[in-house]
Amino acid sequence: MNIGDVSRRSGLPAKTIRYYEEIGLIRPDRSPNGYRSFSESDLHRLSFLGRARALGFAIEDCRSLLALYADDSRESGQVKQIAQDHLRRIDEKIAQLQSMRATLAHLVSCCAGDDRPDCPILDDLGALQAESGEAG
Amino acid sequence: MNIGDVSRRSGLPAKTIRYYEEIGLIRPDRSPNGYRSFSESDLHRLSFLGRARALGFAIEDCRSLLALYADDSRESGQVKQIAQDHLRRIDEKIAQLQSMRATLAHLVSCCAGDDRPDCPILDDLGALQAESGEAG
DNA sequence: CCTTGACCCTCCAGTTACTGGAAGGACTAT
DNA sequence: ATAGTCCTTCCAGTAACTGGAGGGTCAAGG
Repeated sequence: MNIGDVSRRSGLPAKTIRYYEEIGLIRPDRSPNGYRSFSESDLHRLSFLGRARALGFAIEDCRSLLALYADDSRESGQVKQIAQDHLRRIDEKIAQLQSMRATLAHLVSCCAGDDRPDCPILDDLGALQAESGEAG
Repeated sequence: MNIGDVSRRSGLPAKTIRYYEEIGLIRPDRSPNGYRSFSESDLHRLSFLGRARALGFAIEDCRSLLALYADDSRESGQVKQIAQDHLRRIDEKIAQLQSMRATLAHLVSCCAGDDRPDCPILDDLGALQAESGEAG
């Protein structure tokens, strides 16, 4: 298969596939004409990568997961560890975004959003910091 | 004030403050010795930036917000528009993360996480795609 | 044989918002 | 003079691609 074929079948852009080769996630053969020549197994790896990335795993996590996937003597505990760490990071990100969201939604709801200059959003952003703590 | 002072008072790293100057968000004076010399107004802008960034606004949004903040004839509608767009992007991100989270949490809960190789997480990532669509 | 068009190649630059570090000048205290 | 802290600029790196230039390859049609 040429790169266009695996691109269509994996759903990954050709650019991304070349990038994955560059960083060593896949090692497709080469045809005599210099084109990359992908096997079903390469395609399988790419699909794996596509899914792992869709779940938000970092590239380096994907590398580890691929290695574990290929390792018949792996311990599922190692996989679970990676997934749980990632889950925790996702939870942190969600919490942070929800906190932003709450503040922002409040500010938005306070703003008339008309043609007058008064704006609680800017007021809040520009408010002087309350400096807590006495002389040092 | 030198950069160390505004760094402490704004909570922004000195590196970040230099970066903000480089991209034109602030224009501190210079002392004869070449040091940046920050006014209270510079500090105010930096605090504004720190808050806006903490709410997740992109740098270019911050630039627009600062301009509106300085513009007495602004319309609050412009500010609200920026904030609402940002809110929508945050909501999209949260939704995406929650979707990832759901899938991932399910997979994690299915994985024994012991010393045996069987792993539903890897099984899922490596599962063959169901190809929908007939011959072409 | 030539052309057209789709496909492929490599290499370089840009994205976002910083962050780290090297190399060196300035200022303060002793 | 010296040590230590602060400041300067400049360069490189981060994460994971993405866009584009410049050019080779291949299959179909005339």
